[in-house]
Amino acid sequence: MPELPEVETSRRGIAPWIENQAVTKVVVRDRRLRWPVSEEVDRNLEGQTIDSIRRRAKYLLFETGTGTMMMHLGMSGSVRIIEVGEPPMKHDHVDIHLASGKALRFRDPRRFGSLIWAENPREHALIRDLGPEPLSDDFNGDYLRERASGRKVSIKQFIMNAHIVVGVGNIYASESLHMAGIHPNRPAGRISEARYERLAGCIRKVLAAAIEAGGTTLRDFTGSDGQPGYFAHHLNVYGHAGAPCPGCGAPIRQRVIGQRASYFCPACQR
DNA sequence: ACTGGCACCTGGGCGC
DNA sequence: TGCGCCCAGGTGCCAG
Repeated sequence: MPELPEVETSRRGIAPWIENQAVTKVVVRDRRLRWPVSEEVDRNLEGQTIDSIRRRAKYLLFETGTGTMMMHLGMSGSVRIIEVGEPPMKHDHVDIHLASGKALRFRDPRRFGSLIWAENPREHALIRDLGPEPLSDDFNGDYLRERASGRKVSIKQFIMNAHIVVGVGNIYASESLHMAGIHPNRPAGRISEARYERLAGCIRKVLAAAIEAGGTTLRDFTGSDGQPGYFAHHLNVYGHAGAPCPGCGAPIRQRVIGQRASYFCPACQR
């Protein structure tokens, strides 16, 4: 489920329920996530108040006075607010009980997600060297062109590299490149400044629109469950192999780039 | 420094 | 119904 827009939507959805709430108890049913959940996480979180929840890249940062819990949703993770006592389903690995009587429930069938405690997350090895946020001013055509200089990787793999720019997942990489008219297989080092300027704008636009769509569709996900595929509606190429390109009508093609399915229009993307 | 490939794990959908 | 196969929204790590 989680691309940057869903992580951001999750953050906005749960923030009102957990900000300024004391953590009364942490229940970890299964510590086997991408990395084993350290007992440091429950030990440090219990008794603390969650001052705020922020996002950096696809990490949700639960900030307390003594440190931060970093949460990554991996490929299949999700969070929701429940009433304490609601029986856990399979894959509901962690509950964080709040003074209000509600709890934050973390679910992750594939267990690629992670929960990590960090005193200073900005300096944590997993976050320290990440690229800029795509919706920040640090992210622009100049920056992309500079980082791409001399590089032979495909532009699709390049923009999906979190050390270049964070938050561009497999879906939005295809969508952004289509909007920008750039072929996903083009070497990153062989794209003009002007086209990078355009690409940066398209990434920004696609992600911002998706956040907005997520915001409306997932508004009630604290009650029930989030609905996967809610933004399928807005996709122009991803998953649409064979369908006509919304721009020019040529059939959308699918090809594997960097071991990931990629979708593009062979006519309008160069 | 870069690059490509593999690994982690579970479930859903498909064809037989 | 069951089984085997392929696919899935991420990303750290390894060898070359």
